[in-house]
Amino acid sequence: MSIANPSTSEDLGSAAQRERRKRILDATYDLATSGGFDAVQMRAVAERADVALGTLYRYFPSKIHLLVSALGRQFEDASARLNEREIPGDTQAERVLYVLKRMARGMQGDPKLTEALTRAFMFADSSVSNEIHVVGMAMTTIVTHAMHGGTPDEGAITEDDVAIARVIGDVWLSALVAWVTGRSTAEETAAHMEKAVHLILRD
Amino acid sequence: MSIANPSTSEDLGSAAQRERRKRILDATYDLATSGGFDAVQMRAVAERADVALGTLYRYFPSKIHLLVSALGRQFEDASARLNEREIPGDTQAERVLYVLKRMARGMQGDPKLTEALTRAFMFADSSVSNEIHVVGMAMTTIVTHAMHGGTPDEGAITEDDVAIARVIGDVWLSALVAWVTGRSTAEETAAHMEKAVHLILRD
DNA sequence: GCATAATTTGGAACACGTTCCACTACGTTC
DNA sequence: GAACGTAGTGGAACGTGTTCCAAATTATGC
Repeated sequence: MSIANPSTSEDLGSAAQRERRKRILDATYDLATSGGFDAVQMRAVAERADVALGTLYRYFPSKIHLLVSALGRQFEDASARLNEREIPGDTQAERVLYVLKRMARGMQGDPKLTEALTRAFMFADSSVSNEIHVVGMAMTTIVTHAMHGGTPDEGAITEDDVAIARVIGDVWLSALVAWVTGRSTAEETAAHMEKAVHLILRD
Repeated sequence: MSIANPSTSEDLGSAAQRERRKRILDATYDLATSGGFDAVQMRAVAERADVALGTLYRYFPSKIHLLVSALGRQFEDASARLNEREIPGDTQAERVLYVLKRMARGMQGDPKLTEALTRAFMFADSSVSNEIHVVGMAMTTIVTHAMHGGTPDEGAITEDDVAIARVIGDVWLSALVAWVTGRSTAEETAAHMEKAVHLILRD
C-alpha cells in the first residue's frame, strides 16, 4: 500500500494519483459551487471526476473529509495570497477587519460553496482533525499576519497574538455558520464581526 | 389542523399530545446520552417513545429539529436554574467564567448527549431558526445575567452587554464544537475560554 | 517480458433519514 | 350515538452515504 492516506499524506503518490486527486477536488468544488452541500453527492463527484465510487472513497474516506480537504485548499490559497502583501490600516483592528471583510466578500460571492464547506467543517469529527488543523492554522496565520501589519518581520508573533487570533477565528466561524444557515444576513454578520474585533482589539 | 407546528407553537395541544411530545423528547435524550448523535435514529426514537414513525415526523419534521428542540429544553432549564440565584465573583469576567465552567461541567458529564446536541445545532439550517433562537436567547441571557452579578435589577442590560454576551457565546460554541469533535481536550477548552473571557471583559 | 502485487472499476448491497399511503382510533358536533 | 374530520399506526419505498467484492487494469521487481 503505497498511499496510506492520500488526503493528508505528504507523499502524494504517482502523477496519475495526483491527477486523480485534483480531478476529485475540482469536481467537488464545481458541484459545491453550483448546488451546495446537498449537491456534493459522492456518486456525482465520482462520475464527474471520472473515477469509480470505490476509488473516491479510497482517496477521501468520507464526504466530510472530501469537503474539508477542499476547504483546506481554498484557505491555503487565500492565506498565501493575503500573506504576501501588506495589509492596509492604521490599527490592528482596522487591519484585521480589512482581511476579514475581504474573505467575507469572497465567500459571499460563492454562497453555495461556502455553505458546503462550512457545513462540512462544522460536522467533522476527530477523524478529520488533520484536515481541520490545516484550516485552523491558515485562519490563525491570516489574522496574526494582519495584526502585525502584513510586514513579515515587524515584531515576532507572541502567544498572546495567537490566542487573540484564535478568539477572532472562533467568532468568525460562529458568524459564518449563522450566515450560511440563513440565520443572519451578510450585514448583520459584518456588523457583529466589527463589534467583536473592536471589543477584542482595543489598540 | 389544530397543531401547525407542535415543536414551536405555544399551543401545545391536548394532554395526550403533550404527553407524546414529552415521551419523544425523553427518548431522544436517553438515546443521545448513551450513544450520541448517531444513536439518535428516528426509528429508534419512535420505538422507544412508543409512537409510529409518521407521528414522530409530525411532531418534529426532522432529526435536527428534534435534537435542537431537546437542546432548547436543556438550555432553558439551565438558564432558569442559573438565573434565579446570585452569581459569585467580584468581576464580570469571574462571574461569567463561573457560569461557563458550571455549564461546561454539566456538559462534560454527558459527553455523548452534548455531542449529539451540538452537532445538531451546528448543522441546523434556517428551517430550524425558531428552535435555534430559543437556544441563542438562553445563552445570551445566562451570560448577561452573570455579567450583572445575578441580581435581577442591578443595572439595566445595555446593547453593548448583549453584544459582548453574543461574542462570548460564539467563542463558547466554537470551543464546544472543537471539544465535542475531539479536536481539543476539556482542559484546552477551559483554558481557551478563560483567555477569551479575560480578553473581552477587562473589568 | 513475466509474475506478482497494488489499484481501479462497476455495481450490488446495506443503513438510516425521510416520504407516502391505506387503514384504524379518537374526539367533536349535531 | 352517527357521521365526520383529525391524529396515529404499520409498513413499504426512496435517496444518498458507505461498504464490499470479483474482475479488469496498471505498476513494480526480476
